[in-house]
Amino acid sequence: MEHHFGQDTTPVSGSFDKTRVLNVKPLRTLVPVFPSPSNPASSSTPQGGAPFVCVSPSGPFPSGVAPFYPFFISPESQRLSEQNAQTPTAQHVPAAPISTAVPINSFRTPTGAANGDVGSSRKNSRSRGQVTEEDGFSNVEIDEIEAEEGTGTGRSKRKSQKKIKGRQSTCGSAEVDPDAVAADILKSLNPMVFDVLNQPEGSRDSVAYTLMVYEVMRRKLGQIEDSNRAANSGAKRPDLKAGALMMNKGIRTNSKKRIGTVPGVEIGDIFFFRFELCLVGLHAPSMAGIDYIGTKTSQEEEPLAVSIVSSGGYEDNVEDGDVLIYSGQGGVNRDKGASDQKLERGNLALEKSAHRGNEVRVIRGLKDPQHPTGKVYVYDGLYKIQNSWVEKAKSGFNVFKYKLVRLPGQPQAYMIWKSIQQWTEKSVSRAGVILPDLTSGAENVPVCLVNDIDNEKGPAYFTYIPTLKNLRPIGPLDSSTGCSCVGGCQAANFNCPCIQKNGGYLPYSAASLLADLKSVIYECGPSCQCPPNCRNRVSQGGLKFRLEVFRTKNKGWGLRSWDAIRAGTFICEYAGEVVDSARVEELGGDNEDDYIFDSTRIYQQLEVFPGDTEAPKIPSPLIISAINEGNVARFMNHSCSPNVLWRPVIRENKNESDLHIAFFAIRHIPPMMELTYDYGTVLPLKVGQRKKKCLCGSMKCRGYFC
DNA sequence: GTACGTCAGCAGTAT
DNA sequence: ACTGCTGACGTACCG
Repeated sequence: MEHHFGQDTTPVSGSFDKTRVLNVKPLRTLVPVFPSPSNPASSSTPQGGAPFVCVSPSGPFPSGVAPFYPFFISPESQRLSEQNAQTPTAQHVPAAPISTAVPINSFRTPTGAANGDVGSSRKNSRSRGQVTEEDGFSNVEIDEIEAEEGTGTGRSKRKSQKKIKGRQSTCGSAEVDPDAVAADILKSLNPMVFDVLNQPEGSRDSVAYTLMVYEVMRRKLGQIEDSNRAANSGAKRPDLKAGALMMNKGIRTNSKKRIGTVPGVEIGDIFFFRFELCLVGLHAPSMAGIDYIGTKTSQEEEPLAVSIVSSGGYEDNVEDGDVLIYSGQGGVNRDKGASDQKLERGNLALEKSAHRGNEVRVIRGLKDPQHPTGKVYVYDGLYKIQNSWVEKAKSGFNVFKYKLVRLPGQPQAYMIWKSIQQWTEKSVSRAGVILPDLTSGAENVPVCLVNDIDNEKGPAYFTYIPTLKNLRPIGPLDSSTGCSCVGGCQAANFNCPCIQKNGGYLPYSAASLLADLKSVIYECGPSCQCPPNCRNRVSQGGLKFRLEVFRTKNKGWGLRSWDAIRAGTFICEYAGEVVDSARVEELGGDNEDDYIFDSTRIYQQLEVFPGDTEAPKIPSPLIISAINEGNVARFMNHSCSPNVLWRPVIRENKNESDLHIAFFAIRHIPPMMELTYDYGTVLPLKVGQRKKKCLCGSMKCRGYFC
């Protein structure tokens, strides 16, 4: 059997690389890496492997490689890929060039940062609390921060000195001021981030960086809140608090309001908090649904609407994917009760925009199927207001209504969500399905095989296995034998050996997101007494998302998800047979790189947070062959602008440890966007090995991989 | 576990 | 000074 699956044209795989390094830090900053296999043409699937070699951030780097690589690269590559791009219209904005990185430590709190205004005087910050560890973030040296605080934006607020005692924390207990937290995070940023943010025009990078910093800030504040809940202090709304801090520090982009496309934000991009929309310049109000340019800030004589958020707060009609019946604002008052809406503020702006015919950005808020408690905001592109009228709402009072029609030629966004919902309900069947479940039940969720591109019937034969085979335990890293956290490891349990191995805090947040870009993650394992649902066993629960293996246009088979995936979320591990290099040659023949994950490759990481310099310490080289047996990971293609990265995960197993490779989302990934990671590079090339042309399509494509 | 009710919150815009 | 299509929690239902 060997059929190869399609001939693919894909070479997706590695490229050559450069090494870069990254580091770690919070959440989203993950960056991956590389390896790769390459594979040329023949296989269809991407091959995959990615090995790692960790390079310390400071080098040495292989020749020709720049030490830093801006992390987030433009996702355009992905977005262009497949499905989404019906018509790439104006959404592509080239990422701004990134300037050379500057030494990290040189950074000081940005005073006047980019967009300006930052005043300092807001009332603010007073939350305090002890920090326990919880999710992530590398510990912050609180005392130190407090000492420095103040250098920041000149705020003068007093910081209290008292420390709250009580919970043990790896960081020590202390009162934490949000500003201090912000200052600490800012200090850890690569200065190049500020260069990017200082550009007057936003870019894919400025948007990405902004969101990453926000994520870090928000989680850190949430963590503090968690620990302080009992003490009745701490930020009650980490999302708002983090947003305010970002605004104050000027960590935002596209701060000037504009009509139409926002540089760096693409149709289909998803967000999980209103503040994210605000920070990237997509929609300024932190709550209101209508954003407009008033007469005072523009030369116009009349206000004009620039964007709206349809999120279920009013009686909108969202049945049609291209038409939106939007309700005006107002008429609702907690104290005064319902009333007629007035033609003022946003309503007036929408009315004027209807006449003017200007484009209005539309953000649709949906309930996120994967996170029932939360909402997802999907940027659905530009619309125009066709007409407006007044009607009686259920309350009996007058409400303004606006009919917005989506401009033609834009990539699908909201429609993708609607389609998935229909497939889920089975009201519409998924076209091109070859196999409803590629795993034959090996995973707890089915993974379908789809081809709506050509006639290929599927990838070459292989046996689906959900995890590693022939595991070779690595020697005892230390004397531990697992934890005894019968009820599951708790963030505040300083005595848990598993937590200790991770530097004193759980590597995952309460929402199971990778809290920090650690070079190695220590999870609980077979010899631990905690239950399977322990927070420190995230990569052991199998697939959580409805993934599908699909036919790409030019890269053979690829992998994507029906569900949106939040940055930092575990996606899958690299399953296969653990082998040695000799075995790889036997299996692989000419394409020994196909379907091979090789930790001895060089990968670099990029990052926005270059502060953590601990070099990855992989106890032993790991080579995984997914040629004959593997899981969905073998279908993940390479990209020089990846949205997924891998991290080594070590699971405690008696006196030994099992080493696995786990994949996490680098950023929020909309449904149906291809999942890709950087395959990395082999240096030097093996005899007979050639560089392969990379087809990732990224603006930052290195061109080849090997 | 789904559905409201409660409530603190923050950037803008307007006064 | 005031508004608003947040977001998280508490309480109430519920099959």
